[in-house]
Amino acid sequence: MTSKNATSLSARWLTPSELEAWRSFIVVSRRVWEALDGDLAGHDLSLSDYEILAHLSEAPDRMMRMSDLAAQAIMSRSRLSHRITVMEKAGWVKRQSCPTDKRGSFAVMTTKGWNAISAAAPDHVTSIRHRFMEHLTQSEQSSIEKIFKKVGEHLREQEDL
Amino acid sequence: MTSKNATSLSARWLTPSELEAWRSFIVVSRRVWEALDGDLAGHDLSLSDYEILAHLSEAPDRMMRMSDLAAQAIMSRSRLSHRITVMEKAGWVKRQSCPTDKRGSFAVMTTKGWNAISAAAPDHVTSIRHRFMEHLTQSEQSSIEKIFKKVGEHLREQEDL
DNA sequence: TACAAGTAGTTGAATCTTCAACTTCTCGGT
DNA sequence: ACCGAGAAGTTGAAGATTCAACTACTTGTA
Repeated sequence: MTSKNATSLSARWLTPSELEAWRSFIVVSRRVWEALDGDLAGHDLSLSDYEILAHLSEAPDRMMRMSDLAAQAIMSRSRLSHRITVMEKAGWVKRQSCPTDKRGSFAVMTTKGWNAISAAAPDHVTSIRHRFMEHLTQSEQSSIEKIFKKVGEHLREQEDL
Repeated sequence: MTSKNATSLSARWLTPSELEAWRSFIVVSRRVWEALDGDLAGHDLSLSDYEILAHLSEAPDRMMRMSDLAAQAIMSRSRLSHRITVMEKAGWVKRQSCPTDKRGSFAVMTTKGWNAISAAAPDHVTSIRHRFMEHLTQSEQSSIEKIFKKVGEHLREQEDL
């Protein structure tokens, strides 16, 4: 898609420089995701499963309410529920019902789950460095941190277009 | 996962600042993707289908070899092949065999496909602005462009860990 | 306290993606 | 000219994700 005229009544097209910024961002997002996911495959984990376990591992008692976990791991409640079912079969987590809210349930990391993520973590860190961090100067790193934290906050608060 | 000691024999853990940069990057990547995908749903398109069509629309004669298209749209040949089968049923693209390489085939955008992406494009641009661009100052935008172009090049050339 | 509206979580079906196998063809070397 | 390695593309099955519907429960309000 290319626009003949730079502006239109409804939406202003992206300038060449905006388009470059945008494209490079999504290209990198996708490639980084893909690379990290591939790097984790040796540990029988997808990147999003890793993130579920990582959030659980950092939570008090290594347990979290399903909804909170879904929010932190950025996935739908449905998707998390399906993943937890699979991980439960693998023995990495258990479900536990919530005593104070009978609708609720916890995902609880097992020792086996802890072992699984512990085994994967060093390689994963290497992977993050090699695929991403390593290519950033110190100052680029802090730019990224600053910019993305800001954008992230905006995104968290918007739901509709 | 949190490390007790800052360094280990195998892999150096991420510093708090590196971790922040990394996490904010993937959080934003996922939220942006999700938001754009959702914004496109009204046009019966996923973001990755949009990208397939966008690349085709920019190609000479609006046609591309399957492998080139897969590389540009950052997906596996298999996945592209399946998507093209679906889009072909929707009437947006056709397959055409390559005269010079009998193994090869082209994906060719139809008028209907052009109309579909033309209809979606203005909303999509609004979406990109609203979800991402709008939150960046001019100088942040050029930082992103510079940094991600560089990282992208590194990623393109590495295959293994 | 009773009720309507909303929240937490799960489920099954439809759709999408991955993975490995497979066919067909090209290309470089001999 | 032939052979073997590798490239282009597709396929079907297995696994993952989405979507909408559903149950069960909580909360605010009258």
